[in-house]
Amino acid sequence: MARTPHARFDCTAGCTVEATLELIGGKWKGVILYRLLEADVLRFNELRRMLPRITQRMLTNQLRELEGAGLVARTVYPEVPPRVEYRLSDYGRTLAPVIRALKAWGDQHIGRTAAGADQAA
Amino acid sequence: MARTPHARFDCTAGCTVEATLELIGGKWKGVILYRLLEADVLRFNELRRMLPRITQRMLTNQLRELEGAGLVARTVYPEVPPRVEYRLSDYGRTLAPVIRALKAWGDQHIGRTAAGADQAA
DNA sequence: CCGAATCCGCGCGGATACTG
DNA sequence: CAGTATCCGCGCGGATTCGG
Repeated sequence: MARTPHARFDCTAGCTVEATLELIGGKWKGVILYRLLEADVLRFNELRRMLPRITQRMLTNQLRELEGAGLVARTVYPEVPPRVEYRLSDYGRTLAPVIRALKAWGDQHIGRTAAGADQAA
Repeated sequence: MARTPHARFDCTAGCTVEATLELIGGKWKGVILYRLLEADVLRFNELRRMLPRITQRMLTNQLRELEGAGLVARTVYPEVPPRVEYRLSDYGRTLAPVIRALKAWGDQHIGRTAAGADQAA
């Protein structure tokens, strides 16, 4: 339910740029989407370890929003200990070109820092 | 554009996605960049009229940040009344693929909204 | 016409503690 | 392991006023 997961935009030309940014512009959403795009499926703590700076609260929060937007699918396995897997939905996968564009630009223009963070695009 | 005016990121893989988002993820930066990309050159109030919801303060602010990042060039004409033009720098133009990817996705998946932004993949 | 300065509410997001 | 709950600082960003 909760159709129209996205904020309702009174879109004039170019506003969809903003609308898209609103979806993936959360503080951690970009990386999360990127990681899920690369890894296909990840557990909560796997994701957490990949984002050393993120807090549990934020990870949950961002994942919930992505889920609410229909971009991420959450699968709970009724086991002990609990096991929850996250992956991109089909809808989420349509973002691939966007994420890759973001990544490509960043690698080229910002990524020159540190010790070259994996250029394996 | 040899310099890297951006914050130094301790980038691990995929972090450049976040870094890029940090540059264009400001509340209005996406639209501003898009508009400048389309129009080539725009005066302050032209830009303002295109973004009916934006406040003067925010427009100035976002433009200053974009300028500080080296993405936007600001030209002041010493006239009366004042005249200031904004355009993308060469560096800013390299963002074109990113902006277009954002726009394309938004048009395809959000632009049709009104009632149903459903994934319907 | 193009800003700078000020005031201020609000919510993002961090830290910490608790739970099934 | 995978969350939820609570507290709270801080800065984003809106509204308004003043200036060159």
